[in-house]
Amino acid sequence: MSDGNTDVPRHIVSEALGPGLPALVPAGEYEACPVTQTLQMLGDKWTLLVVMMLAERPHRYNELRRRVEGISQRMLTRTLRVLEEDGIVTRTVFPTVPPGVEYALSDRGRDLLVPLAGLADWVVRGQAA
Amino acid sequence: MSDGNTDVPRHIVSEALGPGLPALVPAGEYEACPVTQTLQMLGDKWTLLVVMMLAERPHRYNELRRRVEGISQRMLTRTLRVLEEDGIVTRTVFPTVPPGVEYALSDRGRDLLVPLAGLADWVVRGQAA
DNA sequence: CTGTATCCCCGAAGATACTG
DNA sequence: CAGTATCTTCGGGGATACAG
Repeated sequence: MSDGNTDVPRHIVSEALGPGLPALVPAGEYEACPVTQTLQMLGDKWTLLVVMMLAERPHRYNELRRRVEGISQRMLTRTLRVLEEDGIVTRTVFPTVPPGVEYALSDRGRDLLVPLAGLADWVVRGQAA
Repeated sequence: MSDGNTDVPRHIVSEALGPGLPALVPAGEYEACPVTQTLQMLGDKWTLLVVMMLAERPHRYNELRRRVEGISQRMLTRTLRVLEEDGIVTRTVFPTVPPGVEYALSDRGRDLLVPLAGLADWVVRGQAA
């Protein structure tokens, strides 16, 4: 980010694990950090639940809506859109009447399950202690 | 959570990876999910940055404050308190005049760096694509 | 130096009505 | 069925003053 001499985008985690954080971390560096952004998205009220449901099997829109008690249309749509933009879920429209839309985990979405399980392990180990 | 027949607390990730999510996920199950809570905390505006700074070396309170451009006292204190309550950082008071307080990563905090690096890897691989 | 207490603002999330 | 549009509400986060 502040270097500009690599083609791989830097972020707080890699800077800290690698060359070290700058003496003064500029405002905006952490907001632009893609890892923080990912954490934020996954920490959204509904995101993780939706991801894990799609990890089981693909779901239709209203199927998700019925299964997740209390979610509003607006929030389900928004959650799915963000996940789609991030390449974690795919959206497939079946041109039937009435139209059906199926949401499923992409390859990248399934890859996410691995580090997620690692984090979940850490959480569980902490609860035991 | 909904079982009650194990002593290890269930959460969305383990339910999905294991026996499967219920047909109707009750409102409150995801809010109580410790993995979501962890993701939420790590996704806070300043948390990850503070964690990675303490991963480099212990810091004094004002040292963190000066190094993180734009953070308010309120937010730095709040961030550190939450991390301390979660057992991720330790707080050591030196009874000097004026008093000095050192924040450092606990063993559990250092353990967190591993799954965090895994997630960061996933993020970076996604950016390359 | 290391905080706490208070007030304020703005954007995320919810409720509801409507549409292709 | 699968959304969008609009309004409202709520809490995270910032600014500032004060304290041990």
